[in-house]
Amino acid sequence: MSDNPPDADAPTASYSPRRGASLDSAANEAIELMFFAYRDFTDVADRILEQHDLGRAHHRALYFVGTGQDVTVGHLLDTLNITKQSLARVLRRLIDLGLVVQEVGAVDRRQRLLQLSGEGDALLQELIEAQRRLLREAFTEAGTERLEGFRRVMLAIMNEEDSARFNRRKRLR
Amino acid sequence: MSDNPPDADAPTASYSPRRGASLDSAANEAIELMFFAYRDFTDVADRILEQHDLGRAHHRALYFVGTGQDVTVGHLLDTLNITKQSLARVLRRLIDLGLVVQEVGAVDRRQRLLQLSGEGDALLQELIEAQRRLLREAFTEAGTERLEGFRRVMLAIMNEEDSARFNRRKRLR
DNA sequence: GATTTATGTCAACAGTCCTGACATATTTTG
DNA sequence: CAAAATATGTCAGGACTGTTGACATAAATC
Repeated sequence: MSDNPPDADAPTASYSPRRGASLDSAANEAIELMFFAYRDFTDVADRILEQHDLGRAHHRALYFVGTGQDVTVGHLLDTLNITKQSLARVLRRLIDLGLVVQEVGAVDRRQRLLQLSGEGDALLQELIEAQRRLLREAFTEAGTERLEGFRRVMLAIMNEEDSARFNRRKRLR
Repeated sequence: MSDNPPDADAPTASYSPRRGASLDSAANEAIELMFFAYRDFTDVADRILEQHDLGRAHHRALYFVGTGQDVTVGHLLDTLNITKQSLARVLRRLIDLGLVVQEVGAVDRRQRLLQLSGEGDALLQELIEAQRRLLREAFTEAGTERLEGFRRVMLAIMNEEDSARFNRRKRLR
C-alpha cells in the first residue's frame, strides 16, 4: 500500500474520467472515500480524547478557540453550527478542567473572550499533531503533486458560506 | 504550535524552515478542509433524512445494505464499527418501517440476509443522488483533472484495513 | 453431545444535539 | 434617559446514537 516515490508518475496516470460520463461513477466512489477517510481521520484524535475523557465536541471547541483570536461564544456558535445549549455544556467542561479560560471583552464587556490555558494548548497541539501526521503521511504516500487536486476538490465540496469562512480564517493567520 | 511563549530568543535553527515544513502547513490546512467539507457533505443527506425522521445511523445502514450483496448483520457490524446494540436499534427501525427486509440465509440458516425494499431503495437513491450531485458539481468546479489527486489522497488517508475493505467492495461491484 | 457462531434482546448509562423559555449584564438606539 | 437589541448563561426536557455486559435461541461445526 505504501508505494509511490513522490515523483514517480504524472497526475493523470491511472485514472482519467471520460468527460461527463464517468463523473457519476467517480462521485459514487467518492461517497465512500468521504466516509472511510473521515472516519479514520477522526479516529486518530478520538484515541487521544478518550484518554482525557473528552469527546469530539470538546475537540472542535478546543480547536477553534485555540486557532482563532479573540474568539467569543457567539463566534464559536457560528463556526460550529450548534446551539447555545450544546456549546455551553462542552465549554463548561473545558473551563472547569482549566483547559479554556474566559476573559471579559475589553471593547464589549458583554463578550467573553475565550482562550486556551497552557494545558489546553498542550492538548490541542497533541491532537493537531496526530491528525497532521496522518495527513502528512497521506500526502507523501499519494505524492505531493496530488495535494493541489485534493485541496481544490475539498474546497469545492464546501458550501459558499463555509469556504468564505474558511478563507477568512486562513487570511487572518 | 502557533506560539511558544517561554523562549522568545530561541536559536534560529529551531524556527528555520525545515524540509517538510510546507507539508506541515498543508496538513494544517487540510485539517480544516476535512472538517468543513465533511460537514457540508453530510448536511445534504441530513436534510433529506430529517423529512423521514431518520438519522445518520439509518443512512449508513441503508447505504451498506443497499450497495452490498447478501449483507448479513455481522457484515454490517464489521463495516460500521459499532456495537450490536447500536445497530440493532437502527435496524429494527428500518425493518419496522418496511425499508429493509430480512431473509433467512440459504447456505447458513443462522444468518439474516438484509435487503432493501422498493421503498428503502427509493430513499437510498434519493440520498445518494443528493450527495452525488454535490460531488459531481465539486469535481466540475475544481476541474476534473484534479479528481485523481483528490482520490489518491483520500485513499491514502484511510487506514490499511479500510482501504482494503474499500477496494474489496469496489471489486465486487 | 459439546462447543462455537450468528443473531436478538434487555437493562442501564453516557455523550451530544435540539427546542423553548427565562435571566442578567451591557450596548445601542430612539 | 428609557426602551430595545445583543451576548451570554442556564434550566427543563426530549431525541438519537453509541457503549458495556448479560442472557437466550437456533443452527452449524467439531
